[in-house]
Amino acid sequence: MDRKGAARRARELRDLLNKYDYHYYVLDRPIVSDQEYDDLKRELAALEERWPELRTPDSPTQRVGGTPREEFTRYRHAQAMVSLDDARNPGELRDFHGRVERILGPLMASGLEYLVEPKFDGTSLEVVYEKGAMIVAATRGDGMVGEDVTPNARTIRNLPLRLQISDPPERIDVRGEVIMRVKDFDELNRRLTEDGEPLFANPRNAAAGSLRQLDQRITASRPLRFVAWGVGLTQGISFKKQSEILDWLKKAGFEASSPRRTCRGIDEVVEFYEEMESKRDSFHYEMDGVVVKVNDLALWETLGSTARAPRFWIAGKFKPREATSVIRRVIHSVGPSGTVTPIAILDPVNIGGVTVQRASLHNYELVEKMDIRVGDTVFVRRAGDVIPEVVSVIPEHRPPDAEPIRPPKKCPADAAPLVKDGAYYKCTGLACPAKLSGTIAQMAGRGLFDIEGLGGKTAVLLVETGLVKDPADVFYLRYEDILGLPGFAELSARNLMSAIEASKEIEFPRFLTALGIPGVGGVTASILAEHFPSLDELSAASKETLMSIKGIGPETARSVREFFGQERNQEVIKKFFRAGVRVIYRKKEAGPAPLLGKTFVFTGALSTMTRDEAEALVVKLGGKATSSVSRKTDYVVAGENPGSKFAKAQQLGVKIISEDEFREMVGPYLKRV
DNA sequence: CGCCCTCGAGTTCC
DNA sequence: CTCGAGGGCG
Repeated sequence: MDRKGAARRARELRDLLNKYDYHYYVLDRPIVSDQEYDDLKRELAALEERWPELRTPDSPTQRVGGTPREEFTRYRHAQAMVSLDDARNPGELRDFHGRVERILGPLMASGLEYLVEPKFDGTSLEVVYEKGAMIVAATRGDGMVGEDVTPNARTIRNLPLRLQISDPPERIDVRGEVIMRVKDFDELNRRLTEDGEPLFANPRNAAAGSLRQLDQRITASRPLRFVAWGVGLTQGISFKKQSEILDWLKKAGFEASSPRRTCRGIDEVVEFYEEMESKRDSFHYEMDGVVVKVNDLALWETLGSTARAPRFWIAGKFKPREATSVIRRVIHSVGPSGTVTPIAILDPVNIGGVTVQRASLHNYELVEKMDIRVGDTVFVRRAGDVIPEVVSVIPEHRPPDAEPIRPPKKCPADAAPLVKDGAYYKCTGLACPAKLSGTIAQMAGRGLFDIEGLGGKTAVLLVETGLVKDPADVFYLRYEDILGLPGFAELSARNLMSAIEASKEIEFPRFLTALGIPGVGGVTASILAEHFPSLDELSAASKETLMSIKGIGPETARSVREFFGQERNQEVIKKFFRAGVRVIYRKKEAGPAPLLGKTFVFTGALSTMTRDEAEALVVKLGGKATSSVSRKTDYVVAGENPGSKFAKAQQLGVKIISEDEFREMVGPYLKRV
C-alpha cells in the first residue's frame, strides 16, 4: 500500500472506530463485535506505526475509553485509570514477558513473579473511601476524567459503603469491575424482551448500561456486582505487592478478583491462562481473559507506561465467542420433543476458531418480540460447546427489505398441525419422523409403558436401523430383528422382548399420557380418563365437551382435538391395538378412603418406598399428591435431604411430617397396595 | 385478576 | 428435582 492509500484507509478506519466507540462507550450498544473492532484497531495501529505522520492526536488508538456523557457530573481521577494492552495468545504473552525482561534485565526477570487474575467482562469503576466511608464512585471515562455515578454505585449490593476494618486508611481509591452474572444477564435480557426493550449484546454492556442510568432506581433493579482488582491513590496505607492489595481488599469487605494465582516465570502464567480458558464456562461471571500483573509494585515504576498502557500489566484475552453476521434465511427444525425451533442460516463467520453458519433463534415468540428479520445483522454467541445462538439485533444495519420471520403453519417434518404450547410450537403428529426417537423414549419411560431396556439410546438405534417407523412398530419388533444390534446379544434381546410383551397391558391414563399430546401430562390424562369411558369416546369429543370438564381449558381442549382429529394419528393408534396393546379401563373400586380430601407433597428421598409408590398410595387412599407446596397442601412428607419445598412449607405453616409418621398414617392400609 | 398447580425443560448428580 | 411459565379456576 502506498502512502496515499494508507492515508485514505487510516481516515476511513478512524471514522469507523469513532463511530463504533460512540455506540460502545456512550450508548452501551455496540454495533460490531469486539473481535471486529479489535481487528480494525490493530490495522489502524499498524498503519500509524509504518507512517507515524498519520497518527493524529485524536486517533482512536491514542485513546482510552470514551468521553463522559454530558448528563453526569465529571470526576477527575486522582490517578489516571489506564487501559490494558492485549495479548491474544500464549505467544503474545511471551512477547510481553520479553519486553519486561529487556527492561529489567534477564537476571531479574527470569524468576519474576506475576499475579494473574481473571479479566471479567464488565466495566471499570473507581470508588473513593475516606476514613473508611465511601465518598464517590466514578466510571473510567477517558482515563483522566470519568462520570460521577455515586448514587448508582450505592445500589450495588456487594459494594461496601463502609470498609469492614477497624483501622481504615485516610484515603483509598478502590478499583474494580462492575459485572453481572451470566445467569442474571440472561434473566435481564429476558425481562427486556418482555417489555419490548432493546437487548444488551453481552454482560459488559449490560453492566455499563445499567450503571450509567440517569434514574438510579433502574440501576437498583439491575443485578450488578463489584469485583475489586486494584487501587489508585492511597493515603495512610501502602502496599508492596499486587497480591497483598487483593488480600487487603478481601479483608476490607470486597469481593476481590478470584480465582487468582501467583506465578513464577512466564510458563506458569501461560499454564494458568490456558487452564482458565478451558474452565471459563464454570464461573458465574463471563470471563474474557486474564490480567497478568508484575507482582512487585516497586518494579512498576521501573517499567513505566507507554502513552496508552502500563508495561507491567497485560490482558491475556481468550478466544472471542461472539461475532456479528447476517441472517440469510431461516429453517425450522423439529426437536426430539416435537418443539419447532427457528434456526438462522448465517453468512459463515469465524468465532474463536470455529466457523459458524447456523444459530438458534430459540423460539418464535422471542423472534417476534426482538423483531429479528431475515437480512438483519445480529450478534451471535458460541458459549462452550453449546449450539450457537443469536443474542441480539443491530437495528442500525437493517436493510429496507428485511423479511419478518413467521412460524410455519404445519410441521416441516410431517405436515401435522402445530399447537402453541407456551412460547413454543409443537408438532401434534404421533408418527412424526423428526421426533420419533424422542416419542418412543418418552412413551417407553417410567410410569407410562415402562419398557425396561428401552431408553433414549435404544430408541435412536431402533429408528436409525429402520426397524421402527412409527411408535406402534415397537410392538411389532421380533427377537430376530434386535438380536445382533449393538448391545443386544441373546439375553438382552430376550429381556427387551419380554419387557415389551409385559407392557402391552396399560391403564387408560398412562396410555393417554404416552401419546404425548401437548399439554396433557399425567394429571390431565387422569382427569380425561375419568370423564370418558374409553378412548373412542374421548377421540370423538368436541372441544366444547372437553372444555366443560373441570381442569380442561381452551388450550388443552384444542390440543386434544387437534391430536385426535388427525387421520394419521388414528391409524397409528389402531396399529397399537392390532399389535396386542390392551388399554385397561378400570372402574373405581370403592376401597377405604382415609385420606379423602387431603393433599400431600413429597420432598427428599424416602427410605422404605419410592416416591412414585408413595404418591400412588396416597391417591389409592383417596388423597391427592401434587408437586408444589401451597396453602392448600395438608401435609408435606419430608425424606432425606428435603429440597426447597421444605422451606416453603415452613414459611406457609403447612404441617410437615416424617416418613415414619406418614407410614403410621397409612399403616393399616399398606398391605393392600 | 390473582392464585394454584401442572407441564415441560433444564440442571445436576450418580 | 427444581424452576419458570402459563393454563385454568374462582
